[in-house]
Amino acid sequence: MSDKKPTINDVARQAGVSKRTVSRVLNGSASVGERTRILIQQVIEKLDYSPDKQARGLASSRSYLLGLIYDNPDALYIDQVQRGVLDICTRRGYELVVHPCQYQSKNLVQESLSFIRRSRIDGVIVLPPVSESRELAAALREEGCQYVRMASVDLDDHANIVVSDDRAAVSEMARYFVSLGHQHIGFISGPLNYRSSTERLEGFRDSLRAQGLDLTQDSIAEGRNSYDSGLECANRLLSQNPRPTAIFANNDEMAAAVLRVAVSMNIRVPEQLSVAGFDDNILASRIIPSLTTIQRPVAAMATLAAQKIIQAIESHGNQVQRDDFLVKPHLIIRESAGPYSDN
Amino acid sequence: MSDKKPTINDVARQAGVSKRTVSRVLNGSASVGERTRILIQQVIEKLDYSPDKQARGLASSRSYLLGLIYDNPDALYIDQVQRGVLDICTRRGYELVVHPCQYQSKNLVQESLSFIRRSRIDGVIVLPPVSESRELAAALREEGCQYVRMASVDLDDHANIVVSDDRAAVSEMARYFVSLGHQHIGFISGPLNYRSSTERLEGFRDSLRAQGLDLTQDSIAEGRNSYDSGLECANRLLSQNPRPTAIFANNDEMAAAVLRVAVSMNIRVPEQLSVAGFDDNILASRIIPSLTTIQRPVAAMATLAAQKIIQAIESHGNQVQRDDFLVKPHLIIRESAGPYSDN
DNA sequence: TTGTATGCGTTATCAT
DNA sequence: ATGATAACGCATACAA
Repeated sequence: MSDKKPTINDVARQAGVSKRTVSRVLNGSASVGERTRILIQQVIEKLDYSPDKQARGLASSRSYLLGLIYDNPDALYIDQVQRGVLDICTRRGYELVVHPCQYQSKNLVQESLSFIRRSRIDGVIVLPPVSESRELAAALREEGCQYVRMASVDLDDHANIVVSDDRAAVSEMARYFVSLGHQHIGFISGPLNYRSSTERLEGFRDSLRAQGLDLTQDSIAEGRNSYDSGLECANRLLSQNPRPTAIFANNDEMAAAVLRVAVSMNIRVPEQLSVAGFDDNILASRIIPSLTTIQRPVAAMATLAAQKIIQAIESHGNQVQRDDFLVKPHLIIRESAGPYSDN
Repeated sequence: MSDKKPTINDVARQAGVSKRTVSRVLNGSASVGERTRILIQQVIEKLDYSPDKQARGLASSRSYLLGLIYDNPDALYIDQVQRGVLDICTRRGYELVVHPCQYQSKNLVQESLSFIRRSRIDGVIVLPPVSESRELAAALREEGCQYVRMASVDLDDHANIVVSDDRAAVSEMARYFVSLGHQHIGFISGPLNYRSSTERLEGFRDSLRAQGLDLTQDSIAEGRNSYDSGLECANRLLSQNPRPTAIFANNDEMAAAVLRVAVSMNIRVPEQLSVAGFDDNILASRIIPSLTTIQRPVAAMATLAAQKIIQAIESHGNQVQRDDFLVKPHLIIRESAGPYSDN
């Protein structure tokens, strides 16, 4: 059963041509006779031949490996990205190598370069918040490694980034809150040294202002995107008098923390307090009350990123598609937000 | 800046030896003079040389790539496994290539082999429920590809498997339920064609029986491990009269569904109904009431699997460690279960 | 203990 | 349009 894996030589021999010609059809060279091309393809099919990536890479100094660099602990997000990327790259002949890292580490750049070099990774997709690192992007460029960043802000050449329009999304949320009648709104932000955090904070604030409402400094609590930090922030916000009638959190984890604190303080949601999050992770639809939130088209972003990076790798410096880089998240309305109605 | 990456030849030249000798120290051969070894290592360090995986693999027909095959949609689980595996394999010079698949697909085996062949994957770690596939394991063995299965049942040579003792864990849960005073207990199982499901069902039932209680056929509902199926099962179980005072679900997703149904039926948890799940996924600690559940030491299982597979790859057929293959999950007590106390 | 020569499966440089 | 042949960077029989 263990027929050795067929090589390009086997194909060449059975087709009665030289391996160079087989190589030509493999790489889609134009200068191959129509009938020989067909013949060779038949032999390839018959032998179930596929070129060896190692040898191919050794000769062409490529690996057919894509890397995924990330730190963000939201597992659902990562899983969706992986599947989205694989959906594209498998059919284009690439594999995906994962590389969790630590955004805050001082060795981030060095560590990432080491990862890329030791396997000759052809290109990497970088997830937030690591994607916000200016240094890493610069190092990648210098290394000659193709990359695509996924982010919430437009901070690179459009060939190298896929961004979700978080500003528009939180703006929609702000309008929704106001439409429900809320005037005193609390905001739990992410770490303010993350661009994604400031972008959402500003977007939300600007939208409120446009509707004649103010997001005062008192109504803003800076979290760390973790559940625990969400508890702290919620406690602070809900201890105020008067307290906000609605709270928007930078992610679902922290929104879930708000729900928890509300329960402990005997505040009914959504009657006495509206809550909303960001991400639409698994928590959002399962928790009780279910969470009104914002959903990014993660899989779409991932496939787009994969397409971009493969295109960049294979176009080898020629012009690439730059228009298609922006996706729009949308509001998911569930149970945790509603009009204030304290009967 | 772009000094070309140094090769084994560069090292050999600067050290004034042949590449064969350099190769020897790279692979830890014993027969190398002490001073030459040291000299060579110094040169390697100085040049920041590391052997090229592609070339190395081409010559030795290995890839230094590990594969991760899975279908299970619990993202948290997958993420934990990835990090656990990487923790080991990166430092041993391997990379991890991910491969989501469809357990139910008729092409599972063929598809997996294709994955392995096209990148010459050295070994794969297979996650449940795919790990239960007898056919896949057989195909892997025949292909000569090393593998380690992660499972809930001991269904392979101990060199090829890491199992969590789910039976012991659910047994502990059953005892806990009984200790709380429950007599009428419901059970929402996973698909009964999964060994993990039957194992947990039997373990739970046996433990109840040992305590003089019966798990009647009426008290068992077969779910599909999904939230929606959990809703259906919970509805059925809770519509019975008298209804169970406690329900154990095969995973947290379905347990969360029970909580949802309880709310809709105005049943208070845990006062009127105790609920428990399995997995301790992110949901479990965030949902209100938080979920009593069972936690598997996933990261530990993953590192163990990684160690086993690398050992198998590098021992090339020699004896390998077989003792260490079993891990013990443990009970996590939270809010969703307690004594019945309908005041 | 060390070195020489060959092969791994491709791509790429030349011819023809 | 097609074909010899040399890289690519390393491991490994086989010598010495």
